[in-house]
Amino acid sequence: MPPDPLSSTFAALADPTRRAILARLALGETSVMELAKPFDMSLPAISKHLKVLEHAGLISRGREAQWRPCRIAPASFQQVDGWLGNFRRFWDESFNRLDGLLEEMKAEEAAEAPPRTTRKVNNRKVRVTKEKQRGRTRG
Amino acid sequence: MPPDPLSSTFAALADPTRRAILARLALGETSVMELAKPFDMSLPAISKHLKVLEHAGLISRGREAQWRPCRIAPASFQQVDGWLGNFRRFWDESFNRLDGLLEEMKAEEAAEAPPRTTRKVNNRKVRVTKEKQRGRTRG
DNA sequence: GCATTACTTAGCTCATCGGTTAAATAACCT
DNA sequence: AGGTTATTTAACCGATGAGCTAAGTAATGC
Repeated sequence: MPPDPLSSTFAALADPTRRAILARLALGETSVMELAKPFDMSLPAISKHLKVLEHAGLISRGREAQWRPCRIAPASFQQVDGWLGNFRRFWDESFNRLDGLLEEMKAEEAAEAPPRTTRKVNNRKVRVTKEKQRGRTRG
Repeated sequence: MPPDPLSSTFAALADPTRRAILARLALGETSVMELAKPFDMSLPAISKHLKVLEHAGLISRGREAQWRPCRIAPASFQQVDGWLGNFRRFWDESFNRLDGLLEEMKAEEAAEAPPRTTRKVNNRKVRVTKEKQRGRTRG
Protein backbone atom coordinates (compact mmCIF):
# COMPACT_ATOMS: atom_id res chain seq x y z
CA MET A 1 0.00 0.00 0.00
CA PRO A 2 1.53 3.29 -1.03
CA PRO A 3 1.20 5.74 1.81
CA ASP A 4 -0.63 8.92 0.93
CA PRO A 5 1.56 11.87 -0.08
CA LEU A 6 0.89 13.89 3.05
CA SER A 7 1.97 11.01 5.25
CA SER A 8 5.21 10.55 3.30
CA THR A 9 5.88 14.25 3.57
CA PHE A 10 5.29 14.45 7.30
CA ALA A 11 7.35 11.30 7.81
CA ALA A 12 10.19 12.84 5.83
CA LEU A 13 10.02 15.96 7.98
CA ALA A 14 10.10 13.93 11.19
CA ASP A 15 13.87 13.52 11.06
CA PRO A 16 16.24 16.27 12.27
CA THR A 17 18.93 15.35 9.75
CA ARG A 18 16.47 15.74 6.92
CA ARG A 19 15.17 19.02 8.27
CA ALA A 20 18.75 20.27 8.53
CA ILE A 21 19.30 19.28 4.91
CA LEU A 22 16.22 21.24 3.92
CA ALA A 23 17.43 24.23 5.91
CA ARG A 24 20.70 24.09 4.02
CA LEU A 25 18.87 23.85 0.73
CA ALA A 26 16.81 26.88 1.61
CA LEU A 27 20.08 28.77 1.14
CA GLY A 28 20.37 27.44 -2.37
CA GLU A 29 20.86 24.41 -4.58
CA THR A 30 23.90 22.28 -3.80
CA SER A 31 25.56 18.87 -4.21
CA VAL A 32 25.26 15.73 -2.11
CA MET A 33 28.88 16.04 -0.91
CA GLU A 34 28.24 19.59 0.23
CA LEU A 35 25.05 18.54 1.99
CA ALA A 36 26.82 15.68 3.73
CA LYS A 37 29.64 17.77 5.17
CA PRO A 38 27.97 19.00 8.38
CA PHE A 39 26.93 15.50 9.43
CA ASP A 40 28.85 12.81 11.23
CA MET A 41 27.30 10.19 9.07
CA SER A 42 28.20 8.00 6.12
CA LEU A 43 27.49 9.18 2.59
CA PRO A 44 25.03 6.35 1.91
CA ALA A 45 23.03 7.49 4.92
CA ILE A 46 22.77 10.97 3.42
CA SER A 47 21.89 9.47 0.08
CA LYS A 48 19.03 7.60 1.71
CA HIS A 49 17.80 10.75 3.41
CA LEU A 50 17.80 12.54 0.08
CA LYS A 51 15.84 9.72 -1.49
CA VAL A 52 13.25 10.02 1.25
CA LEU A 53 13.03 13.79 0.77
CA GLU A 54 12.71 13.39 -2.98
CA HIS A 55 10.05 10.73 -2.66
CA ALA A 56 8.20 13.04 -0.28
CA GLY A 57 8.28 15.74 -2.94
CA LEU A 58 10.26 18.10 -0.73
CA ILE A 59 13.29 18.27 -3.01
CA SER A 60 14.08 17.65 -6.65
CA ARG A 61 17.38 16.60 -8.14
CA GLY A 62 19.16 17.54 -11.35
CA ARG A 63 22.19 16.12 -13.15
CA GLU A 64 25.33 18.04 -13.80
CA ALA A 65 28.28 15.86 -14.75
CA GLN A 66 28.93 13.61 -11.77
CA TRP A 67 26.93 15.80 -9.40
CA ARG A 68 23.26 15.52 -8.57
CA PRO A 69 22.39 18.98 -7.32
CA CYS A 70 19.45 19.13 -4.93
CA ARG A 71 16.99 21.95 -4.49
CA ILE A 72 13.80 22.65 -2.58
CA ALA A 73 10.60 21.60 -4.32
CA PRO A 74 7.71 23.82 -3.25
CA ALA A 75 4.67 21.61 -3.87
CA SER A 76 4.82 19.39 -0.80
CA PHE A 77 5.64 22.28 1.50
CA GLN A 78 2.58 23.97 0.16
CA GLN A 79 0.46 20.91 0.80
CA VAL A 80 1.62 20.77 4.37
CA ASP A 81 0.85 24.44 4.77
CA GLY A 82 -2.56 23.88 3.28
CA TRP A 83 -3.31 21.08 5.69
CA LEU A 84 -2.11 23.16 8.61
CA GLY A 85 -4.46 25.88 7.46
CA ASN A 86 -7.38 23.79 8.69
CA PHE A 87 -6.11 24.34 12.20
CA ARG A 88 -4.76 27.84 11.98
CA ARG A 89 -7.69 29.33 13.79
CA PHE A 90 -6.59 27.45 16.91
CA TRP A 91 -3.49 29.53 17.35
CA ASP A 92 -3.48 32.40 14.92
CA GLU A 93 -5.07 35.41 16.45
CA SER A 94 -5.74 37.16 13.19
CA PHE A 95 -7.51 34.05 12.00
CA ASN A 96 -9.51 33.98 15.16
CA ARG A 97 -10.45 37.59 14.70
CA LEU A 98 -11.18 37.16 11.05
CA ASP A 99 -14.28 39.31 11.11
CA GLY A 100 -12.52 42.36 12.43
CA LEU A 101 -9.75 42.08 9.92
CA LEU A 102 -11.96 41.37 6.98
CA GLU A 103 -14.31 44.11 7.89
CA GLU A 104 -11.46 46.52 7.96
CA MET A 105 -10.15 45.32 4.65
CA LYS A 106 -13.56 45.66 3.13
CA ALA A 107 -13.95 49.17 4.37
CA GLU A 108 -10.60 50.12 3.00
CA GLU A 109 -11.24 48.53 -0.30
CA ALA A 110 -14.65 50.08 -0.69
CA ALA A 111 -13.05 53.44 -0.12
CA GLU A 112 -10.49 53.06 -2.89
CA ALA A 113 -10.81 50.13 -5.22
CA PRO A 114 -12.96 47.84 -7.38
CA PRO A 115 -15.25 45.83 -5.10
CA ARG A 116 -13.70 42.40 -5.24
CA THR A 117 -15.04 39.95 -2.73
CA THR A 118 -11.94 37.86 -2.25
CA ARG A 119 -8.29 38.66 -2.08
CA LYS A 120 -5.14 36.67 -1.81
CA VAL A 121 -3.58 36.65 1.58
CA ASN A 122 -0.39 34.65 1.69
CA ASN A 123 -1.65 32.85 -1.32
CA ARG A 124 -4.80 31.75 0.36
CA LYS A 125 -8.06 33.11 -0.86
CA VAL A 126 -9.99 34.74 1.88
CA ARG A 127 -13.49 36.04 1.84
CA VAL A 128 -13.63 39.72 2.34
CA THR A 129 -17.24 39.74 3.32
CA LYS A 130 -17.99 39.28 6.92
CA GLU A 131 -17.72 35.85 8.43
CA LYS A 132 -19.41 35.17 11.64
CA GLN A 133 -17.39 33.78 14.49
CA ARG A 134 -18.99 30.66 15.82
CA GLY A 135 -19.07 30.35 19.58
CA ARG A 136 -16.52 27.67 20.37
CA THR A 137 -15.79 26.56 23.86
CA ARG A 138 -12.05 26.54 23.50
CA GLY A 139 -9.36 28.10 25.60
CA MET B 1 17.72 10.05 23.64
CA PRO B 2 14.49 12.06 23.67
CA PRO B 3 13.67 13.16 20.16
CA ASP B 4 13.30 16.89 19.71
CA PRO B 5 9.74 18.21 19.92
CA LEU B 6 9.49 19.10 16.26
CA SER B 7 10.44 15.56 15.27
CA SER B 8 7.84 14.06 17.58
CA THR B 9 5.24 16.40 16.18
CA PHE B 10 6.00 15.66 12.55
CA ALA B 11 6.14 11.94 13.33
CA ALA B 12 2.73 12.18 14.96
CA LEU B 13 1.35 13.94 11.90
CA ALA B 14 2.76 11.30 9.56
CA ASP B 15 -0.12 8.94 10.20
CA PRO B 16 -3.46 9.29 8.39
CA THR B 17 -5.45 7.91 11.34
CA ARG B 18 -3.95 10.52 13.62
CA ARG B 19 -4.56 13.31 11.13
CA ALA B 20 -8.16 12.15 10.83
CA ILE B 21 -8.45 12.27 14.61
CA LEU B 22 -7.13 15.81 14.59
CA ALA B 23 -9.57 16.76 11.85
CA ARG B 24 -12.38 15.43 14.00
CA LEU B 25 -11.09 17.35 17.00
CA ALA B 26 -11.00 20.53 14.95
CA LEU B 27 -14.79 20.27 15.08
CA GLY B 28 -14.68 20.24 18.86
CA GLU B 29 -13.64 18.39 21.97
CA THR B 30 -14.85 14.81 22.26
CA SER B 31 -14.37 11.42 23.93
CA VAL B 32 -12.14 8.51 22.96
CA MET B 33 -15.12 6.32 22.09
CA GLU B 34 -16.47 9.00 19.79
CA LEU B 35 -13.08 9.42 18.16
CA ALA B 36 -12.71 5.69 17.64
CA LYS B 37 -16.06 5.21 15.89
CA PRO B 38 -15.03 6.02 12.31
CA PHE B 39 -12.10 3.63 12.36
CA ASP B 40 -11.98 -0.08 11.73
CA MET B 41 -9.45 -0.51 14.47
CA SER B 42 -9.28 -1.74 18.05
CA LEU B 43 -9.75 0.70 20.89
CA PRO B 44 -6.21 0.16 22.21
CA ALA B 45 -4.89 1.21 18.82
CA ILE B 46 -6.81 4.48 19.08
CA SER B 47 -5.62 4.91 22.64
CA LYS B 48 -2.03 4.60 21.44
CA HIS B 49 -2.61 7.13 18.69
CA LEU B 50 -3.99 9.56 21.22
CA LYS B 51 -0.98 9.02 23.42
CA VAL B 52 1.28 9.82 20.50
CA LEU B 53 -0.70 12.96 19.69
CA GLU B 54 -0.63 14.05 23.30
CA HIS B 55 3.09 13.43 23.62
CA ALA B 56 3.58 15.45 20.44
CA GLY B 57 1.72 18.34 22.05
CA LEU B 58 -0.99 18.27 19.41
CA ILE B 59 -3.81 17.43 21.79
CA SER B 60 -4.51 17.69 25.49
CA ARG B 61 -6.79 15.53 27.56
CA GLY B 62 -9.10 16.26 30.44
CA ARG B 63 -11.06 14.07 32.86
CA GLU B 64 -14.78 14.01 33.16
CA ALA B 65 -16.12 11.02 35.05
CA GLN B 66 -15.09 7.95 33.03
CA TRP B 67 -14.41 9.98 29.90
CA ARG B 68 -11.13 11.50 28.84
CA PRO B 69 -12.18 14.28 26.49
CA CYS B 70 -9.56 15.27 23.93
CA ARG B 71 -9.05 18.65 22.35
CA ILE B 72 -6.63 20.35 19.99
CA ALA B 73 -3.59 21.92 21.68
CA PRO B 74 -2.34 24.87 19.64
CA ALA B 75 1.33 25.10 20.61
CA SER B 76 2.79 22.31 18.49
CA PHE B 77 0.75 23.32 15.46
CA GLN B 78 2.20 26.76 15.85
CA GLN B 79 5.73 25.40 16.03
CA VAL B 80 5.22 23.47 12.84
CA ASP B 81 3.83 26.56 11.19
CA GLY B 82 6.80 28.53 12.41
CA TRP B 83 9.25 26.03 11.00
CA LEU B 84 7.39 25.97 7.73
CA GLY B 85 7.70 29.73 7.64
CA ASN B 86 11.40 29.38 6.86
CA PHE B 87 10.40 27.94 3.51
CA ARG B 88 7.32 29.96 2.74
CA ARG B 89 9.11 32.14 0.24
CA PHE B 90 9.51 29.07 -2.00
CA TRP B 91 5.82 28.91 -2.75
CA ASP B 92 4.07 31.91 -1.29
CA GLU B 93 3.71 34.72 -3.72
CA SER B 94 3.39 37.46 -1.18
CA PHE B 95 6.49 36.17 0.57
CA ASN B 96 8.34 36.19 -2.69
CA ARG B 97 7.66 39.87 -2.93
CA LEU B 98 9.85 40.48 0.09
CA ASP B 99 11.84 43.30 -1.49
CA GLY B 100 8.69 45.25 -2.15
CA LEU B 101 7.64 44.72 1.41
CA LEU B 102 10.98 45.74 2.87
CA GLU B 103 11.19 48.74 0.64
CA GLU B 104 7.83 49.78 1.83
CA MET B 105 8.75 49.30 5.45
CA LYS B 106 11.78 51.47 4.94
CA ALA B 107 9.73 54.19 3.32
CA GLU B 108 7.28 53.94 6.17
CA GLU B 109 10.01 54.41 8.68
CA ALA B 110 11.32 57.45 6.84
CA ALA B 111 7.86 58.96 6.95
CA GLU B 112 7.79 58.59 10.77
CA ALA B 113 4.05 59.15 11.05
CA PRO B 114 2.38 55.80 10.49
CA PRO B 115 0.18 55.83 7.39
CA ARG B 116 0.32 52.08 7.67
CA THR B 117 0.51 50.16 4.46
CA THR B 118 1.19 46.76 5.93
CA ARG B 119 -0.80 44.83 8.39
CA LYS B 120 -0.60 41.59 10.18
CA VAL B 121 -2.40 38.77 8.47
CA ASN B 122 -2.10 35.36 10.00
CA ASN B 123 0.53 36.87 12.18
CA ARG B 124 2.70 37.66 9.19
CA LYS B 125 3.13 41.06 7.70
CA VAL B 126 1.60 41.36 4.29
CA ARG B 127 1.28 44.18 1.85
CA VAL B 128 -2.19 45.49 1.54
CA THR B 129 -1.50 47.63 -1.49
CA LYS B 130 -1.34 46.07 -4.90
CA GLU B 131 1.35 43.52 -5.50
CA LYS B 132 3.58 43.46 -8.52
CA GLN B 133 5.24 40.23 -9.56
CA ARG B 134 8.97 40.36 -10.15
CA GLY B 135 10.59 37.71 -12.32
CA ARG B 136 12.40 35.40 -9.93
CA THR B 137 14.66 32.76 -11.43
CA ARG B 138 13.48 29.86 -9.38
CA GLY B 139 11.60 26.92 -10.80
C1' DG C 1 -20.78 -5.13 46.16
C1' DC C 2 -21.04 -6.03 41.45
C1' DA C 3 -21.95 -5.32 36.69
C1' DT C 4 -21.36 -1.87 33.06
C1' DT C 5 -18.98 1.64 30.54
C1' DA C 6 -14.74 3.97 29.19
C1' DC C 7 -10.41 3.66 28.64
C1' DT C 8 -5.21 2.12 29.34
C1' DT C 9 -1.39 -1.17 29.93
C1' DA C 10 1.12 -5.40 28.81
C1' DG C 11 2.97 -8.39 25.77
C1' DC C 12 3.31 -10.09 21.30
C1' DT C 13 4.18 -9.84 15.89
C1' DC C 14 5.64 -7.98 11.75
C1' DA C 15 7.16 -4.09 8.88
C1' DT C 16 9.69 -0.05 8.38
C1' DC C 17 13.59 3.04 9.51
C1' DG C 18 18.12 4.89 10.36
C1' DG C 19 22.42 3.60 10.41
C1' DT C 20 26.53 0.68 8.94
C1' DT C 21 30.24 -1.34 5.30
C1' DA C 22 31.26 -3.10 0.81
C1' DA C 23 30.49 -3.00 -3.87
C1' DA C 24 28.49 -0.91 -8.09
C1' DT C 25 27.54 2.91 -11.30
C1' DA C 26 28.46 7.21 -13.62
C1' DA C 27 30.97 11.03 -15.41
C1' DC C 28 35.15 13.31 -15.60
C1' DC C 29 40.47 13.55 -16.66
C1' DT C 30 44.64 12.23 -18.15
C1' DA D 1 42.07 2.36 -20.99
C1' DG D 2 42.57 3.40 -16.22
C1' DG D 3 42.18 6.43 -12.25
C1' DT D 4 39.69 9.76 -9.55
C1' DT D 5 35.51 11.87 -7.82
C1' DA D 6 30.56 11.73 -6.84
C1' DT D 7 26.81 9.19 -5.72
C1' DT D 8 23.76 5.01 -5.39
C1' DT D 9 22.64 0.09 -4.45
C1' DA D 10 22.91 -4.16 -1.71
C1' DA D 11 22.91 -6.60 2.36
C1' DC D 12 22.70 -6.47 6.95
C1' DC D 13 21.44 -4.97 12.05
C1' DG D 14 19.09 -2.98 16.08
C1' DA D 15 15.38 0.11 17.31
C1' DT D 16 10.93 1.87 16.71
C1' DG D 17 6.06 1.81 15.20
C1' DA D 18 1.37 0.24 14.21
C1' DG D 19 -1.58 -3.27 14.83
C1' DC D 20 -3.58 -7.17 17.63
C1' DT D 21 -5.67 -9.75 22.04
C1' DA D 22 -6.07 -10.17 26.83
C1' DA D 23 -6.01 -8.24 31.08
C1' DG D 24 -6.04 -4.14 34.24
C1' DT D 25 -7.87 0.40 36.10
C1' DA D 26 -11.37 3.82 37.03
C1' DA D 27 -15.78 5.94 37.59
C1' DT D 28 -21.12 5.19 37.31
C1' DG D 29 -25.22 3.09 38.70
C1' DC D 30 -28.20 -0.55 40.30
